[in-house]
Amino acid sequence: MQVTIYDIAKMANVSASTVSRVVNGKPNVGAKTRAKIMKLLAEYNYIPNEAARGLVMQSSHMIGILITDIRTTQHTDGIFYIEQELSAHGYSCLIHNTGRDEANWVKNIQSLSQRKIEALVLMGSIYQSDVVKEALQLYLPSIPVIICNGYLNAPNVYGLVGDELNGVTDCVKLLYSKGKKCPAFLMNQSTPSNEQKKLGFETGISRYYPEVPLIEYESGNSFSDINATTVAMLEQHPEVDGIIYSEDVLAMIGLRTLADMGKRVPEDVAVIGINNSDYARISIPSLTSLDNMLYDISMTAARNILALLSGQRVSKKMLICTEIVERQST
Amino acid sequence: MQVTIYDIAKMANVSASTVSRVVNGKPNVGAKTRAKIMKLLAEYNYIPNEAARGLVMQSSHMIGILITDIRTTQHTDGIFYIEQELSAHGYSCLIHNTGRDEANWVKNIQSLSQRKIEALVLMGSIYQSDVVKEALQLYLPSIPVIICNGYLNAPNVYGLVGDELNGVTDCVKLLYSKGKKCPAFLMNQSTPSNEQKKLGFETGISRYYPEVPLIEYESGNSFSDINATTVAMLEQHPEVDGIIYSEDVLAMIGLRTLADMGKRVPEDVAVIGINNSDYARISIPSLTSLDNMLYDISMTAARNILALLSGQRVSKKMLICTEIVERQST
DNA sequence: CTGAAAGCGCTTACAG
DNA sequence: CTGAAAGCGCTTACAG
Repeated sequence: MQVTIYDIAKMANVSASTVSRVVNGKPNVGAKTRAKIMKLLAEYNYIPNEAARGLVMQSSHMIGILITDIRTTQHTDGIFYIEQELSAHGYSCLIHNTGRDEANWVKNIQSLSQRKIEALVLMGSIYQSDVVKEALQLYLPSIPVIICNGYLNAPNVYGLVGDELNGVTDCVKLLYSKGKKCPAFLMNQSTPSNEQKKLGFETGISRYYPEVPLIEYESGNSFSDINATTVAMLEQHPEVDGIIYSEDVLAMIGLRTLADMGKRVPEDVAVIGINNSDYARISIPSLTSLDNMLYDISMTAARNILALLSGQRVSKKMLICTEIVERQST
Repeated sequence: MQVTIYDIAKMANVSASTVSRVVNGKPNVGAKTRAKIMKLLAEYNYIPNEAARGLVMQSSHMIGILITDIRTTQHTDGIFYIEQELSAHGYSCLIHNTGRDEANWVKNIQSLSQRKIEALVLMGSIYQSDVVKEALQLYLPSIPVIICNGYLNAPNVYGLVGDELNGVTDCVKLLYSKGKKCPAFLMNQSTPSNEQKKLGFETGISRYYPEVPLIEYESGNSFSDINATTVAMLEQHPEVDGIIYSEDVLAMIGLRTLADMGKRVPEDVAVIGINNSDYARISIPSLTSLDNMLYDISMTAARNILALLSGQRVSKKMLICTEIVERQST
């Protein structure tokens, strides 16, 4: 079916070795021989088989990316930069949606191991788990692994995390400086990243609102969940006048809910999101958001992979500063 | 470095053939032999090398996905469903961001051809181009290719398109039924899909507003572009009281712009988006949007690939009906 | 400058 | 039930 190096060799009356040399632009081929082979190569649209090449070269030129759900914007941005950078260096990306079920993560790590990926990127703090650590040890013990917004203590794992803890503490401080009396925190599912944010909130409260009790809620990911949780929070704590949501998307749904409840933002209730996504700027009112530097994290991840792949040293763990982008909602 | 079938064979005092049979769960292996090998396999965390396997089996179990920019939500949704469905059947997805430069598309098609992908998915009508057609003919003439929201007349290409033309005509009709006097159309870059929408708009105008001139604008993709174009449109045509944007994201930026201009939506200006994305529901006011059934298209694409891969017949071109979801902005 | 041979890790008839 | 051999498409010392 496909044209191989042998087919070309036969037509050119040379050996496969010679064709291989031409295909790979190696020296030690006579000028006319080379020309003849080049012509044939072009004529038959010869394309080398990467699997065969990878087998002998012991390199797949593929890297794996694991993400729970590719539809989550924040991580998509990261994947974009990583794919961009790596494909420019001849790598292809195998991107797997793993979902939130740990058993499935192991399967995905195995599957990527079968394909002999040369590096692995884990998008999101959620992968900061013992199950992953163990699976990596078993199936990918020797390739570089990078976690975006997380960390795992293993010899071949490199972590890049945004300083969300201090960032959220600063958000509380911002509410304080705006004269708010009672801030609350609402997050979706518990991930290491969200726990950091929560800790940051608690630190902020104890620092700026020592007399105010902790008001913390957790909700699912759906529109209706977030909406309902926001309503419940304000019914149980009508004194709340500032809400920090664990992600911009939640905050935007919160804005929607507040509007439906007739609350003015930021006068009655100030709102802060996290991620500083594109939508923060578009929303009405525009959304004050903690930029957790996912962009920087991804760029750095891409660079680090390339560095590791070429044998250079890279920090095992990097903490990247976050910063608040103020807009209309505070 | 890695454990091979030969290593296991040596330890078990059997041949590689036998190990292979055990690995693949094939019959004709003695019970104790099988048990012994199984034990070894588990003990050494043996994982077969897919490249080697693929080489002899002539199958990579990989499919390729081309997308201009993985950050565009509409297509991310599609990729999610496709990856989901295919990975459940043992396939991995090579996802490449191609950008909007045609020369780069050819490179990506070549690169996927090298990896012997077994099917290709093109996300977006933008790939409905002669350059792609030619590249496919040269480098991937025999594997199934599916275009989401587009079509190409070639033997191995299958198209799935939403009926955006009639959908947009219906949007014009909706504005008419709401008593609007002067609808306008604003799109970002010209793609086959956007041209269909434009045509639909023109059909709608000629049908419901025979006396109103065509007001059509084109803008870039950036926030500021869309904002500026909306402002320009309303300055040049203050009579506009309904705007159909070619995508929800544009419409949301439009809402933002209108709010800044002090226009009430929908009283002064009604707004309609296209895609019926999650954000249409969240935005304030919530956005009326034409659902172009990208979800259905992706689901169908995934199913069709699987069908084609198992040798079944699939329609060359399918048109899927679109429908308007009315919300507050009209 | 060129080719024969071995080998990458695997599978599958074919013998026994 | 088991193994030797050939082959998937390629690369790379090693001879010449």
